[in-house]
Amino acid sequence: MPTINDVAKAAGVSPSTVSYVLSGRRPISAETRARVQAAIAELGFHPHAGARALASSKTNVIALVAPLRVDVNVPVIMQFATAVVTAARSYNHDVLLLTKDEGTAGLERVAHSTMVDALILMDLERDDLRIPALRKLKQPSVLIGLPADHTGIACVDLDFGAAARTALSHLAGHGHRRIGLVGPSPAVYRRQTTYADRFLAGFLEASADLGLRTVTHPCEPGAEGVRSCMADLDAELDGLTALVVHNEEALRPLLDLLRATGRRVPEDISIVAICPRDVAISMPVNLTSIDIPAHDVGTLAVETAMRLLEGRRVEYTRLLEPSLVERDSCREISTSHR
Amino acid sequence: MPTINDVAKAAGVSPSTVSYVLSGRRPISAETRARVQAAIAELGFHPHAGARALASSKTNVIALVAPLRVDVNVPVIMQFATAVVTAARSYNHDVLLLTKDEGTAGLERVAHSTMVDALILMDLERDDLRIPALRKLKQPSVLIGLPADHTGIACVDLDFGAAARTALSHLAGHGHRRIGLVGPSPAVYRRQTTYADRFLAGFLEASADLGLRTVTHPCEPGAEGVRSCMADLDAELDGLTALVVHNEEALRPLLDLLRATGRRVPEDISIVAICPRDVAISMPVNLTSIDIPAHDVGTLAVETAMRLLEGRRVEYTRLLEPSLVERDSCREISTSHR
DNA sequence: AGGCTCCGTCGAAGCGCTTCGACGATGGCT
DNA sequence: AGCCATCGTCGAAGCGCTTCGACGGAGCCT
Repeated sequence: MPTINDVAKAAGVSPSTVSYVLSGRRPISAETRARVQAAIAELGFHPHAGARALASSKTNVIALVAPLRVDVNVPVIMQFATAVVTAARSYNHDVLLLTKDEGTAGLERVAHSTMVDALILMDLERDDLRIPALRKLKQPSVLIGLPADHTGIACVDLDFGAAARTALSHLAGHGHRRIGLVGPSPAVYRRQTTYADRFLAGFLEASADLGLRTVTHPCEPGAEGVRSCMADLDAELDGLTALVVHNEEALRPLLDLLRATGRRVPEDISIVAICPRDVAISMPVNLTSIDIPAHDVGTLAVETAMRLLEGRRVEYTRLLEPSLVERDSCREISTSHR
Repeated sequence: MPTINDVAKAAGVSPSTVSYVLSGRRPISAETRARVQAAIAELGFHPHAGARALASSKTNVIALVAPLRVDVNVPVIMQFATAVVTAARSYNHDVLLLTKDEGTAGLERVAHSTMVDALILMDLERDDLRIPALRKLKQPSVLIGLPADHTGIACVDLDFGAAARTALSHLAGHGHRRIGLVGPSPAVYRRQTTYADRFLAGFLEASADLGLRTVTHPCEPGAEGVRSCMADLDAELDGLTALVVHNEEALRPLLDLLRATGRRVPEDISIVAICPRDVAISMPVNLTSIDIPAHDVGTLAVETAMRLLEGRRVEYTRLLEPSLVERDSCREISTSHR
């Protein structure tokens, strides 16, 4: 492996000049620059990352802390990860992948040993123990999610409260007055993953504002979970004409159940789902849905991190506006139901 | 951030002694060691990764090159990734995540700049362009998959040929003689991802050996793809009593289709699936399946990489034996069909 | 008792890069 | 004509660690 010294000799300049050609931090004449670049190309020189990190205290690596349990939401997590890696590369950074289950120790390890310049975390819980640890690090961090006390830490996410409101307004606009929420599984609420709470709060608020009759229920995974969730919803409020579904896993069994029980979508019952686009269009009925913009969120997280690294100001809480896409699962309510 | 010098002063020893305590490369007396460790703990010392890499030319990082397209097989990819990260951590390594679409350039970048000690790649194609590039690197690499010319590069994967044979033997053992293969999507064959070919070859071979009547067909994604695949299979061989399904996406729509057309599983038609365990048991019928042991494969890939780094000998091609788990989708063929 | 061999520790030399201060050479002022 | 900036380049220091050779002391042998 050639070093910067080899390049310098080949180009007949000093190593520092090569460095300045590479970094552009000082003006270098066009001829010299050309000569240096030729030498770099010819020798196939790549600066040694460790040496660089040591001398400059910059690694050009960011950490991504992902929940690598394999249960739920895998595609969404993957979308986040893809977006983060792609965006990071566009800023000439690489991504070190950590698992959530290393907890606080993992963060501290990579931060203290100066392996990364910044951290991006996903799947934050309401009172996430990692937050205080993050505050102590010299590297900045960006959260995908919105834990309770996030002062001083940048957060990026979909505005789940607004998403709930958007869903309900859409249904209300189509004349629906009795609406059920099929929520995430109880496990999600238990973990206090923040999007669930925020969605529920927005739902209840909008329901009141719009004067709707609504009922909400978490939904266990699997066909049985869906059956009992629907039973509960029906029991607590009869004449449901629409459902908001904030639970990707439940979608397919729910549609199966509705079909089996003779409730047609959207003729008898309308549905708005909160899920990634590709999930919405892979169902037997193309679902009117509010997208979970994993790509945008991931990209924005990286952009925010980069801004932070440049010492620029950032908005510390960025909640992306939800956007509802109409497909085939919502219909103006038939007058008989009004 | 304290440095090794700070620790040395605090413990009243030289920096090299601290280093030897850390690495264990030379004997250090118990008392000295204790004093040094106390100092390390007290100061919260973490060695600087870059400095370490520079001095020792070891990074303790491995690259994982994953296909981050979000279409197919996401859960399996995630399982591989999880296993790799977890295993790497158990060897005190971290994982740098690269996307496949950076191609050769990405590999060369991280290798030449000495960011990683070894590379693990997944989703290899038959004549993968990255193979020759890998051969030129000074770092060793391990492939998850089995491209055509892999001489000198370690490969790890499920033995898909054996998996096909196992599936057919199982069905033959239950009296089935007319069997269809629902293959991966044509896109997978087109990409020449190697597992598809290997499975197909094993299938045809075993079919001949066992004297079976079989027919095979790729299967486009979605309900329509499944419908036309089944139509083709039925047209080319009537009296099918069993299916081997090597296409996770197709499973659900296939089961829907069979139900809709009045073919009961397993009463009228038996099914063996090749898919991860959790997919097999999340279907309306619990499927008899051959697991894709993503966890084992990922772990083995890391172990192999570590062996290579230690300069130990490894088996250059490790194909894991398939194991079939009986569940509810296979049945002894009824005599009327014999 | 003298010579060896270990053992435990130290000092110093790098690893390959960035960055700061310095310096000669230009060129634009007054 | 003389002075001061500015430009382009160089040299050297230093980032924090590992590792090699060296060295005093202890224990063993003969």
